[in-house]
Amino acid sequence: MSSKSSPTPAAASQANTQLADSPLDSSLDDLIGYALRRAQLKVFQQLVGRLAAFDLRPAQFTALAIIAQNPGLMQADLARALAIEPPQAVVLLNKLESRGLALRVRCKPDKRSYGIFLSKAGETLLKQLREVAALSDQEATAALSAEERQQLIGLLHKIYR
Amino acid sequence: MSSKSSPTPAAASQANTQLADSPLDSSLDDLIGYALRRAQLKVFQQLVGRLAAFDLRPAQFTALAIIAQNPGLMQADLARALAIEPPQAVVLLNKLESRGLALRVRCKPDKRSYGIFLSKAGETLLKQLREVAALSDQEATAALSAEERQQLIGLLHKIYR
DNA sequence: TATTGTTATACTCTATAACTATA
DNA sequence: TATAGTTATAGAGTATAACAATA
Repeated sequence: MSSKSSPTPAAASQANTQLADSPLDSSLDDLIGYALRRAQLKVFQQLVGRLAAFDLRPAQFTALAIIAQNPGLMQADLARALAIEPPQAVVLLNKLESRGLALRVRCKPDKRSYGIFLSKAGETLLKQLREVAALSDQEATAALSAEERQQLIGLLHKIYR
Repeated sequence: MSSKSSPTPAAASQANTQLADSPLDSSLDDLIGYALRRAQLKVFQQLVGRLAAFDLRPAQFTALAIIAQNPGLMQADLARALAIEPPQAVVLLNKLESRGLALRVRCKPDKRSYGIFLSKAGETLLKQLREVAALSDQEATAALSAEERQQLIGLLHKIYR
């Protein structure tokens, strides 16, 4: 860590990283995709850490919220809403159901499909999780003002909706 | 797809999805993390598709850009800049090197480490890739104006830097 | 024959531990 | 002993094909 007499770029980049954390990636600064990925990674990791206390993954939290908003929806609908494939929805739901947070109810008219619902425990937990997620958001975006957060959400929604 | 006489929420959500694409996830609308993830996914997939023509993944493109900006850097530096673990940097570099885009040069003072550089071919390809990435960005964020794109990048940089 | 959910499988991404060769 | 790079491995996440039950 003390190769002070070497004038090579390698040594220089090492020293800079140590001192000023000068970005090695500024040549990618004008790419939205790159900035999006880095920011998403940070916010996501923050949430993963918070949800770990509940032994939940972000996708499971999202699933709970979507089920709450669409009680009785089918697995195929859930998969589409989560942007995952049906087989993934199966294992995700299995976990939620085994933990007593959600349940599958056989459909009357079409016995192939289920209606998916939250249990009372699932609803209660979801309320907590919403607060946790909001707090996680705040922390991960502490550098932004309330106005800027609203601006950001508006811009992001324009992209994917 | 034609269960018209069923008044269950499941059927309703199905129909809505088909007709107005009304979001099943609007209860997550005020979470930055969620919006960030959905937007990132879309922009990322766009880029993945574009880079497929070059048989490259986004991380490989990013690596090329970082190497170009920091010629002679060490693998550990590259790994940190890419936010990946050193073992991942090995396989990534192996691929780039086997394709003649980058090269490892043994360090004079410390024979354990390498200096990493782009080949001439790597530099040439990188120029093309920058254009491809910029175009991919534009397409994926077609709903935004030029001003809004600049706004967005500024906000994202505030989050992760 | 088509569809819902499921199983099995494979491929990628990511993280960790252990090894080598140098220092 | 400590460090740079590497190997091996295991765990998620993701996608596809094939199957069972029902329509």
